[in-house]
Amino acid sequence: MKIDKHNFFDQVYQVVKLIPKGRVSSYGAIAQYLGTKSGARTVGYAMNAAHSLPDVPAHRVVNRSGLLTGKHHFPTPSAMQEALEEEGILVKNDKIQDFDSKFWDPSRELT
DNA sequence: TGTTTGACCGGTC
DNA sequence: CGACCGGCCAAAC
Repeated sequence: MKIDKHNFFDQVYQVVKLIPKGRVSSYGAIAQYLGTKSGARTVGYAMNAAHSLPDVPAHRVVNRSGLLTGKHHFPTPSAMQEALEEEGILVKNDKIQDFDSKFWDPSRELT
């Protein structure tokens, strides 16, 4: 199967899969990296279909506030928080602590 | 083809 | 940091 599709969805998947362990990114950052900085909502929509791929760490993708907005879309609401804590990320009240420190910007790291 | 939806963002108070 | 408002993009119906 071809991973390099020109679809917006796969574009998001590839970036998400590039997120280092112990780091998190935001929908807007990915959207901006893809070119559509204002299309953050579209990224979230694409992530809704992320279940199509097994290696898409959706738990590493949160909103700009570092809030686990997508936790409800996981098999279990606690799966996302546990996954983040499993990678060394502190999560309090569905919110990532030291988000600015854990934040990983594809357009800044990947250049 | 037009409308609706959605795991959002930025600026401002 | 918290809350409110307007806007922008792509897929699904």
